[in-house]
Amino acid sequence: MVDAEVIAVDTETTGFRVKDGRDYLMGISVAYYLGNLGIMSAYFPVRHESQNLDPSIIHSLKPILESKPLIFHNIKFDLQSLATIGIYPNQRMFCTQQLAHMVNEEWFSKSLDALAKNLLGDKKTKEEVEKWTHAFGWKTIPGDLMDEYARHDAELTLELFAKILWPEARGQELDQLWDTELAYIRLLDKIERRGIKVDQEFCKVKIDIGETRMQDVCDELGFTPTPTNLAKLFFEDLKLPVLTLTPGGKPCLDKKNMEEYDEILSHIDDKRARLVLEYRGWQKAVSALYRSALDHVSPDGRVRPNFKAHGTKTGRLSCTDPNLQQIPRQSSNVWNGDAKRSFTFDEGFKGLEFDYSQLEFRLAAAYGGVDSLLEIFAKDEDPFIPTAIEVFGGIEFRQSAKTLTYSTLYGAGQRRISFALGIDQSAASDVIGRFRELYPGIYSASSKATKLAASRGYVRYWTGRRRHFPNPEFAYKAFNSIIQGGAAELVKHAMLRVDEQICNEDCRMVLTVHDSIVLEVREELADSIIEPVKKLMTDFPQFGVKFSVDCKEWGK
DNA sequence: TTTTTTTGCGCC
DNA sequence: AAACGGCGCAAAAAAA
Repeated sequence: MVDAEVIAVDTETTGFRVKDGRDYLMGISVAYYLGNLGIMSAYFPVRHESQNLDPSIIHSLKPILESKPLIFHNIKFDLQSLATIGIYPNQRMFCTQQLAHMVNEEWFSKSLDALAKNLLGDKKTKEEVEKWTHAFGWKTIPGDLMDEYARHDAELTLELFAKILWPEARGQELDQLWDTELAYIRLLDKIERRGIKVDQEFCKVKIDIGETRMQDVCDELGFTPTPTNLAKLFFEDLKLPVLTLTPGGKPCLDKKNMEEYDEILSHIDDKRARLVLEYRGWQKAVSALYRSALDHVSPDGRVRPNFKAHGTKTGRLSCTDPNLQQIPRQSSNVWNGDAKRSFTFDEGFKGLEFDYSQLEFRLAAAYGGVDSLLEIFAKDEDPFIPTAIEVFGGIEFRQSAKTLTYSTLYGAGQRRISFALGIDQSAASDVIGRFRELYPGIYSASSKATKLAASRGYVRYWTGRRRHFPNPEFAYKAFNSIIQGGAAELVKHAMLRVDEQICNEDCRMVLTVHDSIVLEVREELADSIIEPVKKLMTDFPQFGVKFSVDCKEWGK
């Protein structure tokens, strides 16, 4: 290993809860090329229930694993598990999972098995190890029986990197993005390990209130409002009209239609549709939020979600276990309007949420070179007013203007816009035409992106990252990708700056949600960091548009 | 009984 | 000419 240029490393653990130590590393496999000896590999079982190597092997491995260039598949997880035995690599490293995503975000699966099968033609099955894990249980399998399986995974990681992914990344000029990408994943690792504190009492109270209310609603309705039961009441007993159909061809009973049914039923003083909406609101909040928060909380009272940097086509983050990117925003809803209070901060700290204003719209204005919009953004005026006046005929149509703007940036056509604005298709077509006349630059930037995506098969973001369109039929999504993905890249750079220049033990990054960053800051420090953070987040002069960031206290 | 698909809904 | 973009989770329904 000492003579190897680069070493592929894979770790085996007792389970997936390594961030809080409830699971831990059982063994390390390595693979590397050694001159004309070809590929070498080994497995070091250290914390199996039996058949371990002498524990001193960890001390021999530590200096090597903390200095040699390493390759992982899903580096964040392996670094977290290596930490459970006191190994903390901090040198140049690579991750085949992230590289696979950069090289082609369209690949269906980024699992090691799938990539090895598709890119290396690997045919090895897991039958052997599955036999042993079935016989012993994963956590109690003797170390020597894991040897072959573990070594194979390290070998695959090495070959994927050396034969396919790194050469391909260089070919696409993505290799120069890698250092930033690694720094970003390491920042996500830090955020995850820190976690965010859960107000468990608050969640429990909400669950109690919600369950009581849901039971009361069921009693009042005389049934549980499942889609089947609801369809029976609406269409068999009450003979209500079917508004729209689900993709499966059944009457659609989603929130929008339920609001409509509530309106119809209100004329005969029937509150049952409203009750169903309240039931669903509570059900969603209790199960996906309050109970989920308690289910995922570590013994120290914090949740440590999984941020995936390879989770989306555009390069945004995704988040699981729990998904902290879908915490309901502040509202007057009794069931979820104060949901942000589920997450709280250490004694003496407070949460500050830094949100970009109209980040994607500003990028669209920049790419489109729309001077009138650039001027409005420079002065931090309301960017939807011109559309409200010029397209809809008055300032009172601001909400419609906003809907039209974002729908268009998202690639909506006249059918979708007529639906969103509640107007017929010819009116929608009219409105779209006037919007194009108002901002021709945005329209031309968009069609340029579409053409490029269709002819060349990909577009590039401002960082050089690529978004591929193997099927020209979907090239219309290209402009949205440039905007959405470009925003994600911008936020990534902002996060790295804030982490490097602001964050420390008294100011910790705990969460990010697409266009916002949440810091847990010592109270007496809070006022002093607000302006520096805003400055770092908005300082991207190369776009020629002014960016704007608001700061508010979490959940307020 | 177990697994997969559908439906519905939270976020930006 | 026309196409809303990107996610994850849970309960219910359908399929195996």
